[in-house]
Amino acid sequence: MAIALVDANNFYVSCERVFRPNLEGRPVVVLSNNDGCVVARSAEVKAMGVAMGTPWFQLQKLAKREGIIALSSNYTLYADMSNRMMGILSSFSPIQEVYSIDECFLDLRGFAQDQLSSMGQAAREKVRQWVGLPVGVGIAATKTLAKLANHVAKKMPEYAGVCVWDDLPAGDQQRLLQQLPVSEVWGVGRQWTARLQETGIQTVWDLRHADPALMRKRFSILMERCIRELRGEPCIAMVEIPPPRQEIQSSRSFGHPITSVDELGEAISLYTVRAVDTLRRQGSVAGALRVFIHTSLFQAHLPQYHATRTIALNHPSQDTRVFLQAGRVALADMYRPGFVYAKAGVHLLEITSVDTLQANLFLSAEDNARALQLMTTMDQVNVRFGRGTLQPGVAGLQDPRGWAMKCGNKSPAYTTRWAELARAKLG
DNA sequence: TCTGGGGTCCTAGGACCC
DNA sequence: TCTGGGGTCCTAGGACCC
Repeated sequence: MAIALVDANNFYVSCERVFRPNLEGRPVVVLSNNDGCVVARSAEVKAMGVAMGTPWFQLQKLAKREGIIALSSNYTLYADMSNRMMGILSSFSPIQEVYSIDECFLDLRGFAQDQLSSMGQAAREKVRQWVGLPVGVGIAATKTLAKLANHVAKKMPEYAGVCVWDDLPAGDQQRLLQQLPVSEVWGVGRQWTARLQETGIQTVWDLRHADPALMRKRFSILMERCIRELRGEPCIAMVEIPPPRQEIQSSRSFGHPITSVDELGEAISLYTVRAVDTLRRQGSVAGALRVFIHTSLFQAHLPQYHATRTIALNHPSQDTRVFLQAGRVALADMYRPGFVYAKAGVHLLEITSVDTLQANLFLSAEDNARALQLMTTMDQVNVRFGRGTLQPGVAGLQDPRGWAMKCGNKSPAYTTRWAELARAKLG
């Protein structure tokens, strides 16, 4: 039994560097929406001690002094690069789980132990040559150990990007586990780290030797699973085909704070359109819409207001108009004047497959058919001419909208838009 | 001045029922 | 006066992930 975890180094930064090789060797960060926080850091930036999630405005001085280059995030580009990388990696195993935009698990059962290391090297080189991305490979008996091995492969130069856990002598394994802080374990976050430390569990080694039953009582079944996985007992299965989403969200912080109900309504309508779009693309219907609006937590001197409303539909639907109406009801109910709003969003809940949808008793068959026809036509136009070409007018017609996000340093969609391909400067 | 977005899973606790 | 216990379902909140 062996599982590989392959993931890209500084994925977003590496994607940008593929098309702008002059960024190689220079300190680069990629920023979140609204150019708010740092979401990817090149090795040079990590070495300066810049933490993930640092607000960009706090880095101005350092950036100027050190010449840090900041780029707005370009998710279209990253998604396309990710697809290419995943396609290549899928050739190394019949069973692949794409776990996130920049990492996947490969099931390597059936391969001899002495082949694993060279397979890892081969995967690494192929991705590097074919899409230009640097990746690290960790191979072990469980997903949790593969994650740790991957960490070792990346952090310790002597492993050269590939670490096969079971090839290591027991003494080396023990030494590594005793060196690694427990916070490195997949599934152990900040809260758990603090609680573990209180009970004297500091390193991965300590956690591995904790009593699973007792730890389950103190934390939850997830902690027990964690410990067992660290001992080499697989508890987390491979998921080849991602199940349909149980919840679909769309939310954004505003580029500029807004106060009027009209602007909030536009924003909520746009998020609703996007979310229901995603819903239809996965062939689902949703039974409820949740809408939230809130002021900025970081503006403590201003009056704060957080509100959420959940609207249950009479029948599960995938008709954008139904959700837009529900959104209007929700907003009218919770909007309060006099606040400066910083963020809004919607969630689609109670999602089920469209196949399970029972005939709507309160709409005629013709009405149902017409609604479906309308949505299908809108989707087709948007696929052909680009997202947002055709959409309900309530989502705002100005472009860019006053409240839309800031993204001052976005790179072109090199790989997915002909018009922007021309601007790519190779070399 | 300026602090992201989209997910999943688990547990506790309340409501309700028998 | 004495005031059970177990099951299910739902939701909110908290933890985690990238």
